[in-house]
Amino acid sequence: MIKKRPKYHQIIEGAIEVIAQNGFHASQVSKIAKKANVADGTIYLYFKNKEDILISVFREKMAYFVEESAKAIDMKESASDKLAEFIRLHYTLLSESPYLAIVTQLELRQSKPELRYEINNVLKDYLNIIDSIINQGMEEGNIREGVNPKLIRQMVFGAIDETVTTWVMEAQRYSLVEQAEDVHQLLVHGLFTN
Amino acid sequence: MIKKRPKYHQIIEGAIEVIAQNGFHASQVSKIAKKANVADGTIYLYFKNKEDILISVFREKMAYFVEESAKAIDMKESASDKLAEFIRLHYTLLSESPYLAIVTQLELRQSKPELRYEINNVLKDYLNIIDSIINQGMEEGNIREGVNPKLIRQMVFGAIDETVTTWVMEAQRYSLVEQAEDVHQLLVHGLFTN
Amino acid sequence: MIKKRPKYHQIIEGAIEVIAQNGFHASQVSKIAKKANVADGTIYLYFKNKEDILISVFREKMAYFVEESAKAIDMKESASDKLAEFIRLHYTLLSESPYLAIVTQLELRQSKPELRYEINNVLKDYLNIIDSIINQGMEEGNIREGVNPKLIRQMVFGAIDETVTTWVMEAQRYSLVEQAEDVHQLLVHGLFTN
Amino acid sequence: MIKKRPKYHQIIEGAIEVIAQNGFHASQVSKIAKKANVADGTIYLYFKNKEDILISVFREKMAYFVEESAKAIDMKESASDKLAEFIRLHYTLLSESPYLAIVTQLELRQSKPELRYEINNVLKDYLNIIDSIINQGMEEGNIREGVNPKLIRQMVFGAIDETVTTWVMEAQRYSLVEQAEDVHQLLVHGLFTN
DNA sequence: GATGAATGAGAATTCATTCAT
DNA sequence: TATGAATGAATTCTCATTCAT
Repeated sequence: MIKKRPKYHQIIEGAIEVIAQNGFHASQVSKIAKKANVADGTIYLYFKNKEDILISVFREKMAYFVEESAKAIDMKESASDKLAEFIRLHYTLLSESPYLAIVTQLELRQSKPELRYEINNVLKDYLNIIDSIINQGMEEGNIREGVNPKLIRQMVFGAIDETVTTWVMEAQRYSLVEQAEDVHQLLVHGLFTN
Repeated sequence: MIKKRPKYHQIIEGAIEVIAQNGFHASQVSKIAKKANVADGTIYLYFKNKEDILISVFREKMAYFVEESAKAIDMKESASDKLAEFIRLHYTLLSESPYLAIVTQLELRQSKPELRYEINNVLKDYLNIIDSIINQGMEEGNIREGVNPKLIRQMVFGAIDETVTTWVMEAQRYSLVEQAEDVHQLLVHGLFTN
Repeated sequence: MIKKRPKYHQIIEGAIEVIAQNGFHASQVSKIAKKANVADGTIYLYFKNKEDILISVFREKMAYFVEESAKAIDMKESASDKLAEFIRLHYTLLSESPYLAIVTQLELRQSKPELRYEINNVLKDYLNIIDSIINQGMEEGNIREGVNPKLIRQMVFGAIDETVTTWVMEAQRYSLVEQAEDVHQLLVHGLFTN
Repeated sequence: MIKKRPKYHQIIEGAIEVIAQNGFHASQVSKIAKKANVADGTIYLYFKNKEDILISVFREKMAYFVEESAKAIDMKESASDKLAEFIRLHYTLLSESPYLAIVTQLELRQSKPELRYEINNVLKDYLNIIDSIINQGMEEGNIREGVNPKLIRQMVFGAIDETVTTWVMEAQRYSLVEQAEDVHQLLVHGLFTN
């Protein structure tokens, strides 16, 4: 399967590395092409434009995240356990791909409206997983009632996102995965003890 | 006081509006100058370059946030009450300045390393306030023990930041302030009831 | 041979004409590009920057001067004859390229230190030819003894340069080549008869 | 006399130093004003524009050159002695004002046509002195007949100019005045001995 | 499919000059 | 006279994208 459209994947992987190291704006298409060992023009046989590369990186990797997450939480019973597993897996996958982490946490936060729209679109499947966990928790009667589930999802996503961003901004100098349990506890039981 | 350096403040306010409406990259300096009713060159009497405008907006407004927040939480006793007030005030101030909200949540998330460094620098005073609340909570014995306080701060900041960003991305179509109490509850007591 | 890198030569020739007519500072890159029938950006595929065009014009033409001069003086025996031939050829070549004369005598006399350094570098081969004639004259015992050969070279170059500059500043309204013999005589035997 | 219009002379002297050290294009009016201890706007009370400063420097100093030269050659009898004295004085005065030398030999060689016209105008009195020496030499029957006196003048000026320029470009590292006698000999008797 | 030479739109910034004080 | 804050015109160069081969 990786044999198919080999240049496509060469470009994706080249882009991740180049963008992580230089930032999106300083990552000229020709630089990406060189890293991917293709000609500049070849990029445009596989991608609509430069932003499409960025989005495609995100889409490609997000699909993998979603797939893995779905598999992983399927093996857990309770909503709380699923959430714990979800966080742990997210941290694990990003820890294994430091360049990807930089791209998703920093470079993808571009402001161009169309790009933001696309990103949110790609993010949907991922957020759906969080939603499904929350739904299960509500059905099981474990999750606080009377609160907008979307707000809860924002709490979960905000926690994961901010902890990963901090870790990236601090040059990934500590273990993200080791934080997973604490983050889960804080989310589930709150910051305060009484 | 607003009499002092009037052009400086004209430019700051002009920039917020123009950048919120067009995005940073599409906000030509000449566009900002025109909105601020000054000549293009005048911008460079007060700002080092275009990015310096963005940083200065953030610095200027953040200082106000910090000042107001400090005052507000001073009037509350417990750590929990202070946190509630802090969240409420953050939401209130941003609700009153929709353009500013767009700038801080979307446009400021640029990737240029130097800019990120500056932003973090400006953010410090703000994060210190969160830290002080957490410290008080720990001294009062209310906050969960054995967890890195920095991690707790990330949970708080992540929650606030993500909820505001979502609100901005959904065109500020609902009331942010009305969410304050729920966010506070979810943070303090957790998502789960048992 | 002119087939090779045709755009490079198009730009060189276009630049000579545009710069001669407008002066270097008033010769916008886009003007040169238009005259050369290439896109603005194409200039930067062949030249580092605008100044590099100027230097390249000089380097390109100077190489031709050196080549022709070397050939021409090779056909003469005595140092004096070689000097006469050298002066005559210099005048002839510049007379045939009035635009080039303007560029070398006026536009190239820029003040930016880096440019001056480059110009001197390019000039070296040309000055070497003068030096070789002077050396031969010394070996033949014809040239005044006890004088620094470098000073003699400055006399020769100064005479040629000043006569050409005057001719350019007077709009090339008289024949430069017709002066060659007189200049040679004055240099060789001096201004005075006794 | 120097008491009169003190700011005018402050600016002239400030300009010479700033321009010699930075080059004309890198010598912002504000930089000259600062060195001269006047406000930017004050410059325009004494000079029409930035180029007018450059021309005024040249005019001011050239007038002094002409005055001194006239006095000096008046004390010599023969044309040859006068020429020797003229060269010696030129070298001496420039050696005493290294900044001025840089300005006249390098910075003044700007290409803007109007500027060139002005420079030539200022130069006239100076060239007249050379012409008067040549005329005397012709009347005395010492100077080669049948040669255009203007061409002779170009030889003299070219020799002086080129030797000074070389000395400036070599950072004034050797004694210019010591060359005076040799230059005079070479001019008068020619480079060749027979 | 693959190439890479050529294109050309687009904007930040400088700095000589002005003029209200 | 003297000031210096404000003005705004003016241009190089980059780089995403195209298309003839």
